[in-house]
Amino acid sequence: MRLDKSYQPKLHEQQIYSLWEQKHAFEPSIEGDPYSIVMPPPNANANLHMGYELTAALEDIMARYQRSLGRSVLLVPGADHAGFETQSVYEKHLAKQGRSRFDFSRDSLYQQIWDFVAENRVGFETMIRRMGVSCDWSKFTFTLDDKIVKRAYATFKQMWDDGLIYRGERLVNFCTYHGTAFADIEVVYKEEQGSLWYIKYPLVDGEGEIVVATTRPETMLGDTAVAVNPKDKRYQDYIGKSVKLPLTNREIPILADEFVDMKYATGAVKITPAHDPNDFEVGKRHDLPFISVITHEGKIAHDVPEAYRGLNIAEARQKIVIDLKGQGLLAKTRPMVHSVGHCYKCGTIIEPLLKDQWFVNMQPLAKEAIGLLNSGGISFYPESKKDELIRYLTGLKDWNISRQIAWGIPIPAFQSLDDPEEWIYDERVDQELIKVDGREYRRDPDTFDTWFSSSSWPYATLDYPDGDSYRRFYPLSVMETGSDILYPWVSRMIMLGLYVTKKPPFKSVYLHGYIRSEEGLKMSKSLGNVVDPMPLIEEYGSDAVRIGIIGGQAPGANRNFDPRNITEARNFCNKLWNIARFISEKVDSFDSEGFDFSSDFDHWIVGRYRLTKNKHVKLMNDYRFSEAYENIYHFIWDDLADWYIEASKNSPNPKLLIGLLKAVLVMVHPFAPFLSETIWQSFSLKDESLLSQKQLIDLAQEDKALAKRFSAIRELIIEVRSIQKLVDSTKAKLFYDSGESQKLVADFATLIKQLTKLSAVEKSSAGQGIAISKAGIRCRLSIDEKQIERYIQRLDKQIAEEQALVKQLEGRLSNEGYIKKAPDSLVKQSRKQLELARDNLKESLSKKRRLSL
RNA sequence: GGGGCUAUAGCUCAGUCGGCUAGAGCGCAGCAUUCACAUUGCUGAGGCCCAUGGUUCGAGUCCAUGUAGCCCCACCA
Repeated sequence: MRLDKSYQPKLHEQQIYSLWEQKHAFEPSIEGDPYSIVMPPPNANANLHMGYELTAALEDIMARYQRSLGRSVLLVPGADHAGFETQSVYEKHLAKQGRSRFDFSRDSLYQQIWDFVAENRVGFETMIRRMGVSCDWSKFTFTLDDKIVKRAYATFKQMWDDGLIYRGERLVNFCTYHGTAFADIEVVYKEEQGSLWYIKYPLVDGEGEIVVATTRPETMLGDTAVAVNPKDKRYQDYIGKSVKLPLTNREIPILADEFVDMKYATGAVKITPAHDPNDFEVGKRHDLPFISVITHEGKIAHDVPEAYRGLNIAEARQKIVIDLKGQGLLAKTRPMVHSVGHCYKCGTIIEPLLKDQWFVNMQPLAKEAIGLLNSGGISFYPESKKDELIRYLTGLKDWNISRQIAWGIPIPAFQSLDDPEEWIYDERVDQELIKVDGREYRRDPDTFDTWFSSSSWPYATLDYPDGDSYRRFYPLSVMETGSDILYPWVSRMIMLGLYVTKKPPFKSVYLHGYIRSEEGLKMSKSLGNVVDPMPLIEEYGSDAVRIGIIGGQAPGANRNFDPRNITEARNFCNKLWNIARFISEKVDSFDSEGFDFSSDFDHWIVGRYRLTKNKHVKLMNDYRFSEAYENIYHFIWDDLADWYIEASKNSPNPKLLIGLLKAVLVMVHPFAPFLSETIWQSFSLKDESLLSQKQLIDLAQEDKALAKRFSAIRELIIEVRSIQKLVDSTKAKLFYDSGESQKLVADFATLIKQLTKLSAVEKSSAGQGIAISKAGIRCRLSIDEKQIERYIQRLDKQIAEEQALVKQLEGRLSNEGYIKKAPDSLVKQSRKQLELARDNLKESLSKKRRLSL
């Protein structure tokens, strides 16, 4: 068991992961209380980014910690088909070959993308392994797996039967390049320079005209009304009259509607119900005709004057403006900046177009969810996200679940060829036409919004309703995911979970913020500031990247990526490695059974360990991972390495060294799984892995009085070092006299000499040197008289601080309110503090007096 | 326009139920060096906890207002 001089993650990580897999160590144990997490599925077709590293790290930390408490842990991995994302990647791939998706049938396109994704999925699974995620690969689920599709169908059917599903013609955000609708959330708005055109609409009877303003003159071909505010005095006479729509000669009414802003432009608005969300609402209120003048291909439609048919939008706009000008109907043109919706993928301007879509009536579902949240049925980390979610659910609108893309789950609905109003539910989606009772039906060409199927993720992955996993592990212990998908995903999992399983899908929700770039910007491909975790894992090791990314990360808060955290974590890993290396040179067996205390520092370190372990459990149970890591870090580095190991060098206690190492490895394992297991394996003679350790290690109870002796020596050493530095003295000697505390110094003379580099630690009653006292120890330090002035300066500073403290405590204790209202224990504590502060001050003052003589 | 988050050391961030003489890592200054580790050790400097009010015996922490930055939603004829 020889260890290299420094920890080389590359030499061990992959081997260690294979070992775990060979031992089936990631499968839930038979015994133990169940603990379950289903991982949010990342895009199977893209490289995993830093955000997923964070997810993976947090969930794996939770899983490994719970295993170390003896629970039966299920961590389910998965991958997302990422509908539209993946389809557009594939389209780019096709474009390189000079082809497009329109060259293929929907079914053939689906098959091609399936194969394309299957190839890339291998690399994706490798990445999760490199991250060290201890997930049960036998439960791996893809969002297009049969059980997920079946579940989506069952849910759709249930909703259909319950009357929660309806079909409606609505305006959708349509990308004419991709040929699909988007959710509101997916549209990116950009400020753009445009124009506001003022157009005269002549009245039908009598003289005059009404002037409307628009940024989109081409949509006027679809106008079916002009609206003014009912309170607008300027237009009272116009309400109820009609105008002749220029260029088309259609007659359309002037109507009154509250939505019109009198102050904006002319206060008269052209209404195009088929191409504007507000106008759509007005159209419905006033029962106006809906005339679509823009097609799904982004061209002008056929039922408009011949001159404009088939033009694209820009051409039509130009021609219409010219024609209006020619007829003297263009009152004026003003430049203006307005925000325009774009496809987040290709940048094409999003057109609001009418489309028949499937909707889910969200009111009943949201109500249930709100009730659950209000009753505290799910705990949130951070807690504030719960109220945020309740607010969101309260204002929730109906959900459009239709998407016009091939790469998704086909909607199992068929339309009658005879009666377009008649729709039936049927799962034979592999056929375009089906026959039922002698009537023919055509398949809905649309697919589900991916959030629809992924909302069933917590139970569909566990084989609801009959699977063993479902019975044992549902509801999930925790749902850990990014706070950015609180609305689209977490909310829907809760609503559908309640609807389908009648239970909340998880007991708690842990939301992490996102990792921003070093400059504090959002990481995105277009900015080119995305950090790929793989090269970092390659260079620093998987554990270091994991620790570096969770370090200082509180739940819900966004944080800038800071590579220094990873370097720090790498150094820590190396530190632990070298502790193990030191221990490996002092021991010849991994057996720590029945160790004996043989020194005061043995007692001290065991006491420190107990404190650390108790704090560890508390912090981990509260999901305070970053603090839990710091707790272990300081125990290992400050207590174990800097003091215990140093003190051990003279007289090592092999069994305790091993006992401590084992205990530390179990505790640190969730944070540094590869490193801890590598060390464990290099020591262990038995055929077992660290990962399957069932509990945190307890060490025998120390003697507190003996531990305190070492504590005192430790403080003395720190004080001596500090004075030595201050006075620049390397050749000083430490003198002690007879007495109880002096015996302590005598016992540790060798260690003190080693750790302070004093030239001697000896007994003397001559009284030479300056007096120092620390933690009840009194002794004297010989320092160069010429440098004593510097020591006095430090004393002065110390005295000033001590005086300030005494004054503060005196003030506090002379405050009647404090004595009366603060808890007794606190007041007692303050009294003690004051007593101590006074003693210290007295000591310092007398010290100074003697030195000044 | 509506909502949210953040503001603490030069930098990146912790700070639970209000008890703080405010912490960590990095960075900085100085010193050390065969013997587990330079991915090291030791010592140190460095803070009006954004501002102003309030609640309280007591506020970095709770409340109000403001300022600055980030984000989300809605609207933009």
